Amino acid sequence: MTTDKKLVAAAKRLLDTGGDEAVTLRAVGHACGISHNAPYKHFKNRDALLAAVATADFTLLADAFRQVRSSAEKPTAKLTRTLKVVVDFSKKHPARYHLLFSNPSIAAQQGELKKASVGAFAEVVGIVGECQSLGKLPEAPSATLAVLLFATAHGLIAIEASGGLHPEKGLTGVAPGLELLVQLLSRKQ
Amino acid sequence: MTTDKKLVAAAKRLLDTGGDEAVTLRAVGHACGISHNAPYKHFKNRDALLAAVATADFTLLADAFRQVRSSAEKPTAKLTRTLKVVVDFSKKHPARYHLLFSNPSIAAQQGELKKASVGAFAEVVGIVGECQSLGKLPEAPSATLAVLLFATAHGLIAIEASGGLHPEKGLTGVAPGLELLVQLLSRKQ
DNA sequence: ACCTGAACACCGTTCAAGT
DNA sequence: ACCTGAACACCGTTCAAGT
Repeated sequence: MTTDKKLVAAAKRLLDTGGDEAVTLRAVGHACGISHNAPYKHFKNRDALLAAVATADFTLLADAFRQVRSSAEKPTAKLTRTLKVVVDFSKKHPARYHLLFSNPSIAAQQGELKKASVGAFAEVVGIVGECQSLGKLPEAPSATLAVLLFATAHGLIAIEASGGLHPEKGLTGVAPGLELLVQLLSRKQ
Repeated sequence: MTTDKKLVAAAKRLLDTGGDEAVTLRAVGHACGISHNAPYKHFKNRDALLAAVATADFTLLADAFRQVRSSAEKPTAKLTRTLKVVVDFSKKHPARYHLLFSNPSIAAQQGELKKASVGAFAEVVGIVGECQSLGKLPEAPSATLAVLLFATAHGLIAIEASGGLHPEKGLTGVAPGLELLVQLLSRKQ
């Protein structure tokens, strides 16, 4: 494995075990058996390394979405599974998920990162389109509807992570919330 | 003004002008004319100061929501205005908004912060309930529906801040997205 | 009680120097 | 080309000392 990849892998591991603040270039370098400033030979700075992690994770999600999309399931089941992929990722890798949609420094990045995120999103749009073809989702531009669904998923995940979801508020989790949304949207006119 | 309030005000100002990273205890202290470690006499640490900012901003939002709720407008207009309050705040104070729903360190806080956020949310629930009474929103627990609407707003805001909203994707902004959602939800069965 | 200055243990980042 | 060690300019946080 090339040093670039090793650094990204080490950063992922540190994010998973200790969160954003655990990813110091010193720790990343040390985890790869190189000095604390050798990472600068591979990435411009800390943000560039984190952006590389985000790019890799967007590609990971895109692959998972693609797999769901090409399965033999019903479109509505595919949609549910697609959203579940996102929710599961956010629970398994909270710090890495946070990097994808809630990190201002990363958001500023262009290029590869943007391309990877657009690629992942395109898969979701495709699945939403399938649902619409069967009349399971209302008529609206697929991309618009996909953004809406995805935004709701992200919002629920963020609110839950902020400790804002309580049973007494009438919402017990992210998945039930998304189920309700899809159900309300799929009502026949 | 007491020193506590002065520190919070200074932190707000720094967040607005330079973002999260500009809020060093040294800068906050200096802005208040005290030494770099005097803030520790008023707040346990940096996170506690930021949590105080978040608490104050939740209270600010709650007041704005209350004002909208007690206005003479139609419930649907109140809902639109409530969501607009959130969107406007996120645009005017991005770093402070990020603190409210996207900061893991702040999310861990309990006590005053949680109370303030619950208070703000209660207003939204009330307005959603009014809309439901008039049949403008589907029948579901008001709190559940309120969370759903709020989550979508937050998700759209976060995705836009991450640079993920493009006209070619079929979604030009946060407000239009929310309009579409409300419209789809309010369709008659 | 409240503040100050010095100090410690970290960082990100740069730079000159090594192979 | 790629790496290293030293160094700089920051931080958050702690502590002893002042009033």
